[in-house]
This record gives sequence, C-alpha cells and structure tokens, in this order.
Amino acid sequence: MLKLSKKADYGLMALQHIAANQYADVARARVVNTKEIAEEYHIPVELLAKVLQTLAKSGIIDSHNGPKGGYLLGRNPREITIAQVLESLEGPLGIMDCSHEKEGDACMQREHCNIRTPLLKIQSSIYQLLNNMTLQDMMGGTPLITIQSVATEQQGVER
Amino acid sequence: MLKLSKKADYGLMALQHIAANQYADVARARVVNTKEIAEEYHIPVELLAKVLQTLAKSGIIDSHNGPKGGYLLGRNPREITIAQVLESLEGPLGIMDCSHEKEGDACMQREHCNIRTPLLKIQSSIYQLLNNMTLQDMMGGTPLITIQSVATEQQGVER
DNA sequence: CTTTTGTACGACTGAATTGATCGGAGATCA
DNA sequence: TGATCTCCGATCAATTCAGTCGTACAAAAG
Repeated sequence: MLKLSKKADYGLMALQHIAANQYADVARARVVNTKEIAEEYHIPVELLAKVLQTLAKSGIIDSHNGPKGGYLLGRNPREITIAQVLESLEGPLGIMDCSHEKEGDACMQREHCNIRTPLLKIQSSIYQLLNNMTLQDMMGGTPLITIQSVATEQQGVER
Repeated sequence: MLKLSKKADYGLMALQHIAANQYADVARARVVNTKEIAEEYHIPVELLAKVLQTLAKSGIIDSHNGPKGGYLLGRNPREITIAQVLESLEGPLGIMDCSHEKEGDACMQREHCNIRTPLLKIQSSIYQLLNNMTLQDMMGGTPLITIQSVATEQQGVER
C-alpha cells in the first residue's frame, strides 16, 4: 500500500544518476543517455525512455538530440523536489479521489463523508514532506558517485 | 498517485460511523450492521461486508452474529490508528517494493540502488504520520455525530 | 424444539490500472 | 550524406482491484 509505481522508481534513480554525473565533478560533467542508465540499473530501455521523456516535458531535465546526445538536469538539484518528480510522472498526488474535486461531480458519499477533513490534513503533511526533500538531499547519503569513480572513492558504506 | 484504495476509504468511513454510534452518547450506544452503513454512505453491501470482516479479523472491531447483530469497536478509538486500519486492509504499507526485503530475493537494482536510503526516511515519516492520527482524532472535526442523535447534540463544530 | 430471519464468511468473476513493447519520424554530429 | 541517437505515438500483456454470488452459522420467534 502507498507503494509508488515503477515509473517513479526508475525516474528517481535516473535523476540521481544524471545529477551525480553532472555535478559530482565539475571538470568531468558529462551527458548521459538512456541506454547507459538502463544497463546500469537493469531497467527496460523503452520504459525508461518514456519516463525520461515525461520528465523532459516537465522541464525537470533537458533532452539533447543526436549522437553524443542525452539528458541534463533542467535546473539545480536543490530546486528539484521529490513531489515535482512524482507529479510529473504520475499526475497530481492525492490520498483520495475527492482531493481536488469541483462541486457537482463529487462522489456520492460526499454529503455524508466523515473522513474528508482529517484525510486532507494527512495529505497536506505528506505533500510537505515530499516537497521539502530535494534531489540534492538524495545525493547526500549515496555511496556511489559515478560509475567510473568507484575505484577512487572507496569508503565502507552501510553493511 | 499515492491514492488509497476504496477498501481503505470504506473502512475508515465505517469505523468512524461505528465509533460515533458507540461513543458519542454512552446511554445510546448501539450496534450497527453492515446494511445500515452501506445504505448511509451508498457503498455496495457485499464489498463493505468484506472490509468489515477483514477489520474484525484484525481485532479492530468485534462482530456479533444473528438478528440485532452487527459490529462494535474492538478497543478505544484513541488506540486505533490510521496506520493500523490501512495495514489491516491492504497489507504492510511501504513506499517501495524493497521496503522490507530479505537479502537474496532483492531487486536487481539493489546493488546500485541509489535512492533506497532517502526513500526509507520518507517512508518512515509517512508511517509516523499515519500512526499518530487515531480514530479519536478523526471524530473531532466531524459535524455529523449520529443519524438519530443529531438533534440532541447540537454544538457548532467547525464551520 | 423447530422454523425463520438476518448475519458473517469465503470463493469467484469482470473491469481497470499499470508495466512493458513495438515501429517510425526527426535531429545532430562525423 | 550517412549513421547514430533521441523523441513520440500507438499497442499488447499482466497484475491488481472493485464488485458479485452462493453458503454456513447464530439468534430470535413460534
């Protein structure tokens, strides 16, 4: 329950990877393409492509066509929040169906609905939570910086 | 996204209704049955029945058979948390697949997974949130106490 | 004590969401 | 100009979920 979809999973992984390659070492900033990410994390290429396209359409990442093309972050990692990513990939996030419903097509239970108010509070809290954590924060605790610099950075992470 | 299922919706509504009838007025505490709740909130009876059975099996409510039978809360409303209800109806709640996975059958991405740690933190926060809000809290802000005792209890709640 | 009513309970079926796939068009670099 | 790579649409399969049906059981009525 409350499990987020594969799209979201893949999207977050990809973003972390892109960010790492772009910001970890300024001198070695490079563009990563779909195939590379897919192979690295064992994700079906076509599905990942679709995810990245969606993210690009939202402006979270920028796409570069042609050979040597790929993706780059659209803005600073600390200005990309989890909430933005999830909303881009799965639409507006709401605990219940009647989260943002106009009058009229409301659910049948609406008039007698006794749980709407408290659930809205919970939803608001969750949104704040997701909107406070940025891509920058996600990179902090990660042992793996980039594929090739693994050998150099060899600290013993969690075990 | 993150939307909770109909089961959860119905379950929470029903619990609120049961609690209201049981605790609002000690003198008029009464047992409510499936049919009554279903008609009141326009929920398919059989589905609601299934939900209530699940909750009963978890000990959240007690079932009473035969005519004049129905359901009562298994324990005090302030000892029933949203998290307990959701887990009863939809299994353990986890943001991701690998939330509580043993070593071995882990996902393919596990070794390279760069988002596990931060997501676990978010998940933990959400769980705390859901586990801190009780059925008692949900009853506070509700205008409708019970169907028949509306006339007696006429305090102006939030408006 | 038997019958009747109304309830809980479990298995089953259909529908919808989601994960995954395929094929083609356009753009960029060598 | 040719080859590589991304973008974009439509399509298919699988899992999950909402909803339904039939049975067994317990309590009240006769």
